Amino acid sequence: MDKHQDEFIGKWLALAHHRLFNLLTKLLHKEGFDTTFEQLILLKIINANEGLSQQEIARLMTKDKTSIARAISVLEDHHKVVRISSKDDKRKKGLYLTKEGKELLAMVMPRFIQIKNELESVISKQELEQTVETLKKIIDHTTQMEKQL
Amino acid sequence: MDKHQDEFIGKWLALAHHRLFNLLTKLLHKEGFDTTFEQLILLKIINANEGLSQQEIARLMTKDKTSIARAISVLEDHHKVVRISSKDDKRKKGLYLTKEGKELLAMVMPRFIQIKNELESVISKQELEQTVETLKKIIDHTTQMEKQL
DNA sequence: GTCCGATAGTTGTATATGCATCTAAAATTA
DNA sequence: TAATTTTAGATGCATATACAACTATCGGAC
Repeated sequence: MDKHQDEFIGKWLALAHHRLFNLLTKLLHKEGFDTTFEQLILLKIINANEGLSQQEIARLMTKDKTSIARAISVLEDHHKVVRISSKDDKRKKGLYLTKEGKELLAMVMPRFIQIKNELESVISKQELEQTVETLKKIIDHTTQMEKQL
Repeated sequence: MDKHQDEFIGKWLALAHHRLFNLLTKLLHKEGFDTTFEQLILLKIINANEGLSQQEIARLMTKDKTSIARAISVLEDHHKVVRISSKDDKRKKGLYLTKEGKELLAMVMPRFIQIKNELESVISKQELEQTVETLKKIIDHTTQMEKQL
């Protein structure tokens, strides 16, 4: 059998994603930060775009709006984020970091940057960029194919 | 600000992984196959290693054994897989495909290969191999770092 | 101005993943 | 052999993700 037939990039993608995110969340917890890595991403996005709605975030992240809604509910339970109904459009709820959320983000980001640099130190910048390019191609192509469904 | 500071390969990894697996599962469902892509991976592994235990699969896939146990429960509910207690070691349960599981796998694999080839057609073989190499580096490095926790 | 389609958000259901903890059984050690 | 440690699996809890169906609201067509 052609070995290449059995090698699928998806397998490595999934593995790398899970190992990386799991490690990051473990490191954050171990160091006393009360957040998962996925939550950190959301906090970063909300911080950079105060008042963004859930739907807008879902579109930004190419995810289902229910995923975002439930993640926001968790962050709200943890007092990191608040939902504030928009006056212009009563359907929309703007998202804002609480004081606690802002403090967490401010504390955790420098440490995250360190970890990121350490992780990326085993890979050359050129290699990293090439890989990101390929990942973007996969994202574009799958997104295109999804639209055709 | 240094733009590079804000670019993290994890973001693209997660996105590519989710888009790819979501598309694959949608395609499989659309074409009448009663399986998700994650389940297909498990079926493939079980088929290639009859009698493997849950723990052994967990180690193969670098995942937690509870994840595998629950995925197997789903597959068992769907009558794709059976757990058979080992006589040698009463703790272990060997995993086997049912007739239905084997039939599904036999039907879906040729189609999966087609889809895979179509997806990979936008990426050169050399590029693909380089990306897999980088992903493996990330997997190795994160696995190493996990062990040091 | 009213009706109707589009949009934002929520809830129900299902899958996927991992940590902590528990039980049973095997393996090792004393 | 008896006691301890390790291993396999299951369960409780928590997070992450998505589809379908629902409510409330907005906006455009009429």
